Amino acid sequence: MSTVTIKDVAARAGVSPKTVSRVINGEDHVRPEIREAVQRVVAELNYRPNAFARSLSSSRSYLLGLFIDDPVSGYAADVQHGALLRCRERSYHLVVEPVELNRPDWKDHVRASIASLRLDGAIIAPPICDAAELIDLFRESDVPHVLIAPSGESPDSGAVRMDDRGAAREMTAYLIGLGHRHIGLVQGPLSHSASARREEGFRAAMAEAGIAVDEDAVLRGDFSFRSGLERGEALLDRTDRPSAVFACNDDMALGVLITAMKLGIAVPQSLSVAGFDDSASSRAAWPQITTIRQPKAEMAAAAVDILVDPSFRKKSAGPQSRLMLPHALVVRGSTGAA
Amino acid sequence: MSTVTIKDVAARAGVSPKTVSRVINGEDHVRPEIREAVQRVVAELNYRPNAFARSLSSSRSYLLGLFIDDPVSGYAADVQHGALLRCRERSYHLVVEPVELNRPDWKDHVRASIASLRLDGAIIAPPICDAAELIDLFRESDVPHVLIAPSGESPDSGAVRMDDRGAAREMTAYLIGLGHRHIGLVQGPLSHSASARREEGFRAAMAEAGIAVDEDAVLRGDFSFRSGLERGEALLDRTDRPSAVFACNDDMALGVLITAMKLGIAVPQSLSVAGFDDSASSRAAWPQITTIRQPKAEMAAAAVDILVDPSFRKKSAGPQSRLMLPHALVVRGSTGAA
DNA sequence: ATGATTTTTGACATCGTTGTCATATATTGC
DNA sequence: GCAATATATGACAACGATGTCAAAAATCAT
Repeated sequence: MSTVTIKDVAARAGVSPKTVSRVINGEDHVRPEIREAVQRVVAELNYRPNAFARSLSSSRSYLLGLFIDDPVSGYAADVQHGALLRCRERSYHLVVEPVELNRPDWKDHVRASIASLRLDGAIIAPPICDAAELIDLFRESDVPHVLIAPSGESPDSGAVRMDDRGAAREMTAYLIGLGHRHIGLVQGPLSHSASARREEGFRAAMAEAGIAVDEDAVLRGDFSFRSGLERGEALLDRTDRPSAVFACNDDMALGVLITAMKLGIAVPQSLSVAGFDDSASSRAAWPQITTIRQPKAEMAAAAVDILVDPSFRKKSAGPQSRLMLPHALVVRGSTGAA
Repeated sequence: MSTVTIKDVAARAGVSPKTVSRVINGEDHVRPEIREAVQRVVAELNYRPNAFARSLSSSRSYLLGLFIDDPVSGYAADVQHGALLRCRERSYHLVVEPVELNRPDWKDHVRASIASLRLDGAIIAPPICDAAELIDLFRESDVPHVLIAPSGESPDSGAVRMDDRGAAREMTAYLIGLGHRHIGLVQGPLSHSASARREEGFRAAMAEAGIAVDEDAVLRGDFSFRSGLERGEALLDRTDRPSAVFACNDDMALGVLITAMKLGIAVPQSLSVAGFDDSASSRAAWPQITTIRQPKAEMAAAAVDILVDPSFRKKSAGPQSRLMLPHALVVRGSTGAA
């Protein structure tokens, strides 16, 4: 099964390679009958354009890079999957590039990808979407890039986000609505800008309800299951424990939930636990965890759309490259009346 | 920051592009002083070869494909990460291609990747590594490929595996050693060939110990947490329940564990639960789950090594392209004396 | 029917690298 | 010191597509 080139197709269809190229790329100025004939030959010969030749010749690589901190996390998997499927629909390919900011050579790796792969665009996932030094690398080399859930605005960058603050506010309001007054918070790590936004939402809802936050019941975790276990123990293993705990992601919420079980605290009867993300961990427990559905795959898909859109590639960052996607409160068994 | 080409380097170093190419690719026949001079210029100009031009010219793409069924699973993430890191070390890139065998157009997608990306090699993850039709696609187009944990041998394919049967046997023997006689098994799905091997190991260990298997306590799951919950309930919510349950992966083991908690069965005092994989779920519970550490990332890394190795690319599938990597029994809190 | 205009088509150069092969230079043996 | 050999180097043509631009064909207006 040797390789079929555009010349083979052209010869067989009795036209020039350039005409075949036009048909392949859906360009104008081809007579319908010729277009059809070429398409028939393409199908017959099962011709696929060589991506490298195409990229070398045009200036497009049909390659998008997904830059991500920890590709093993469930979050990353969802983002990647969303991007992957949309890329396929758009006939793009996705190259996943892990970025470890604590390694001294991370910049080299990123530069190498940019330069040698000639990426058509980059998707930058949290938390590294807030690393200015990283963003600058893309800006310097004029690579269109979209940030997923970044903290701020960046003039040359697209952004796709959800309303972390609003979602956390909703969740907190929901807990308050259930009658809870003493609510603990397990914060996310400072390295993730979403942590701060979620905390803000929490405090806003508490303030709106006129409830003072018990600062002793606000503890910082690092988004890991283990930290949920530990903070959960600190929060629950005492006499004046809160009646509800809001953890800023599901892994930590799961930790809190497991801790409650260890301590013999009935959920949701004696304690409500809420998480954030709607990740697999929120379903990997009993009762299942009430959480916020975060549109991870959708954000990634939207990022692909923005990057592929020719208008974004020219004039940097119009308003259509700043998206806010909707979230949803998912009520499950881990929360109940106070 | 415009693009630096090999000509720029050549001009500045006072040599021909071809010589620069030799230096870049570490070929012989370059005088040490010239080599050094070129390297200096490369560093100065921060030159990176254009991957497309290189691929077009040589016949190598420096691209490996990872073909995977469900890229969202934790298993996939580990495999991908292992492959990714090793690819980077070897200056290769990894393209992840989801393959959904239940979609009618899956073959087209795979063919398109092979043909248009000119992959230097493919890594095929379970369970699709057992899909003969898929393997044939690679064989037909002469793309070197390595299967991860396949069921059988395939003449032209490399393979990296672990001893699923042996590991399951060890785990079962361990449970028997703890004094358990009545052991339940939650099988994996028939679609994964590993399921059968693990079941075999279980039965072998039972037979060796002269214990009859209670066939009513052998239930098939589908590797999902939910199926673990359901099978757990079927297994535990009855008077003659087993004193230990071996689930063929961690997600299901977690389901069994959670079910035990719901039913008020103390683990490990009244019930031992064992899993398989050493995935995140095995640690996302209390007690943590005793399991088999499966060298997922290592298998993927080994697959990359095999594919990149020039000898494999020529003569197909020597013995060094058939690897068996070691596993380990990880004893944690979910198992105890009967 | 004729020239003016528009649409289609193809020749050819080009993208940035590497393979091939001929040539230039260094090394060896005698 | 001079062949004979080995080693270094570069000229040039690929690789397989697309961009540019000029030529050819079709359409239109009169």
